[in-house]
Amino acid sequence: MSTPRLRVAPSPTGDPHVGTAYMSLFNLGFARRHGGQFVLRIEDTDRARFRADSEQQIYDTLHWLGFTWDEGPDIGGPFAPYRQSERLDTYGEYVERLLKDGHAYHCWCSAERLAEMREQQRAQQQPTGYDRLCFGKTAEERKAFGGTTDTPVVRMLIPDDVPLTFTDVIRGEVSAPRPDDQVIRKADGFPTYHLAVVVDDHLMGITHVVRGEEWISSTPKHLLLYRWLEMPEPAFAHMPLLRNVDKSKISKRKNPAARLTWFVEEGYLPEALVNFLALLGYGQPGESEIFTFEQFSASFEWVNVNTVGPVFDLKKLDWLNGHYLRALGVDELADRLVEHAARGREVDAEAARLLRAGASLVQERIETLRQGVEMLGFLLVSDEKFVVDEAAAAKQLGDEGKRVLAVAIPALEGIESWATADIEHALRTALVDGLGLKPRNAFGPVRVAVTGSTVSPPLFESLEILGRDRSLARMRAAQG
RNA sequence: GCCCUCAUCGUCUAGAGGCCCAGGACGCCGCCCUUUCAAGGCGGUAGCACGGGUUCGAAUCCCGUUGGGGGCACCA
Repeated sequence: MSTPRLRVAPSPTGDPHVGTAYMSLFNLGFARRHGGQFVLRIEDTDRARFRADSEQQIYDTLHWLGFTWDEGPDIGGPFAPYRQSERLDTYGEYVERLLKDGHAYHCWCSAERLAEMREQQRAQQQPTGYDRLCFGKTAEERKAFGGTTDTPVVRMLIPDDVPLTFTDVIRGEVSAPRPDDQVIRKADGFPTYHLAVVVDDHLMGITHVVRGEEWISSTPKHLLLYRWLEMPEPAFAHMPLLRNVDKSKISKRKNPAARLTWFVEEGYLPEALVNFLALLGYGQPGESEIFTFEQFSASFEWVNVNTVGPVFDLKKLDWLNGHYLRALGVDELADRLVEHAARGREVDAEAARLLRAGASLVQERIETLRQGVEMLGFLLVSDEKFVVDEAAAAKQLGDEGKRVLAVAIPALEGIESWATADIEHALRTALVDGLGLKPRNAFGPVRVAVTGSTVSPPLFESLEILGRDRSLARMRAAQG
């Protein structure tokens, strides 16, 4: 095999989609395995849905995942430009050629007429598709029939012998539905996806077209264009579609995880997401379900990709993320916690110090960085704003709890060095030995008074980090 | 409605005719450990959609049914 060239071609129409990451992973996995190139192309031919800030978000999220591309709009390359809106002249040539060769024709039908036509077809339970009213007519001739607009689009003239089957490197022989006369140039002069993708993939030397299963039914249109334009066909790989829990195609409406930025916001680690995505629709490269991109890439084969669309199960991602979090060195975890806490808000030096000090305490208790920051929230909250959770107070700070605190406070006031071991010794001596309490009953009130919750990181370490003054102040306040 | 496509535990998957009265992981349940919560250890629950073939033998091959999904835009 000559060196493969693959691409991912997202549209800048909003928050980057998790599907883009999924496609990138498999494209990249294959490209890297065979020493090929990975190209990023921006498919911005839809002016109506275009969002100016989206392109940068695509770069940011893909970089966050650790993905790099060899050519793209941001870094250039031998086949620039890599933004379709900058390639309009290129597409124009091909449209003219198709028109001249009789493979395409102008169509003046208005949106209203097309909608009416489809409605009728459905009412008659006929397959929907363009009825070729404009074919073979001049603008004048066509206008006599009504339902027209001034600026025509260009449609492909689908012949009877349109090839409907092709070989997919994942699925084998696949057949697809017969297409109707597809629009290839819109009234605004922009090409549609079908024309642009074929022209660009060819011009950019793409050898493997990897895309979602939803494109299977469009492939015959593309095959026809390759034939008409005398371009060699690339290999096709139609990936299974990621699903919502109800099995429908993953969508931002039904699934927060459809937005790539959501994972950053929630505090997932990119290495966990990559691992998880690779597991979906593929399986594991070796003995373990835990593996790196390199391990994935090293043994990657298209035939190992499943044809069934996997449900995007956040529970498993949570577990994986927890695993990766635990595998981090404490300093690394501390860095990431601070970084996450700093997203969108100010984290001063003292808060960062406290977070770093608490990192090891939460490491095996959290599944996301967000949870880590939340669990250490009792350290970060100012003493004025600190409040004890109501349910926790009701449970642990009743008369019995206050009695415990009344003994605990002086015991802690008396210790010389405010260190974990001394704190534990003082509390055990006073409460467990002194009052004869079971540990859970002895430390519960202290925990709630100091952390505000019945669930917290280990108590004695937490007290040490919080500091003598703040800890005792909270205990006194809870005692009332 | 039409066309295409898919079908192993709740979820992700292993399984390419005998190694499978189906293995692993997550989840869930129980026990142990334990200052809460976790983590960790041990154990458990649960599946080849259905019906016909083919074959000495089928989760694995064929056909049908059912069910799911995708497409049928001047969106990608």
